[in-house]
Amino acid sequence: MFLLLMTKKRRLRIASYNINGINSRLAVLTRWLAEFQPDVACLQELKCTDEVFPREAIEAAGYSAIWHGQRSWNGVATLSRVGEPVETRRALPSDPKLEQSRYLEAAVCGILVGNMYAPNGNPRPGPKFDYKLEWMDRLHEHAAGLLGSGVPAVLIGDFNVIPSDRDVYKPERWLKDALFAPEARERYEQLVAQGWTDAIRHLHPDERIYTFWHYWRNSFQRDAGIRIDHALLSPSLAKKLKSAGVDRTPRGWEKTSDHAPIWVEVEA
DNA sequence: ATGTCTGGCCCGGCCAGA
Repeated sequence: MFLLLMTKKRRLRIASYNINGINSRLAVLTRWLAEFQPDVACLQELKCTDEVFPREAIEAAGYSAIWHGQRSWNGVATLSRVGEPVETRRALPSDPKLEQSRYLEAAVCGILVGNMYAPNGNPRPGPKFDYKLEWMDRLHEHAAGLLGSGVPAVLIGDFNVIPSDRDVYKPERWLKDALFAPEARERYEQLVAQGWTDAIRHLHPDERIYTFWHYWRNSFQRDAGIRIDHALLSPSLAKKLKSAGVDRTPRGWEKTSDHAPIWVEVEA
């Protein structure tokens, strides 16, 4: 019995949640942390400056955190209840718009966690779409370096890319959208092809899986969604993948985000 | 085509971004 306990491997639950305004969703966030109990939680779209990040509420929930905010838009934070995240970088190398808070990388429990919020890119064509593609090119370069280093790593967050027809309720409605643009989908495909494992799709190859539903026209009730939040695992971490999915529960709450959290469980 | 939210501006509805 003693031996059994000693050799029992524990699981680490790493989640990602585009919270769409951390201060206006604080009740949703703390409820989700309490109910879902992620060990690591990567948040995107904080929409707050560093000064007004709700550190006390996060700590009261049992998490230590690092964050990179920005006025009005973007913003990423990495929360952990399994040791303080050790920050390794707070932007992609050579991001063409460094003032945008879109990437926060940290070591937690021996895993390198890249928390990302890729540009939306609409309207297409235009400068915002150009920036989306440039940003994805920078991500591609950086991700290749991570794989080359051999470190167990996960790239997790809002990629703002619908990878395939299976990931959208009506593909024909999204043909002109930056999230479903061939140029963006190609880049996502090429990124995965470096050797990353799209954890949720890998474990659920045939399911319709969505992570985002518009607020309007009862999209969530009709399940008219898209899959744009992803978790990519490096080969060494993919070997330890046990389960992965989308937690749709908080999407049904009052005053909630338009995204649902995603999660992976790996053997620690 | 529509639709719904948030934050900013600077105090009451608009605008941009998503």
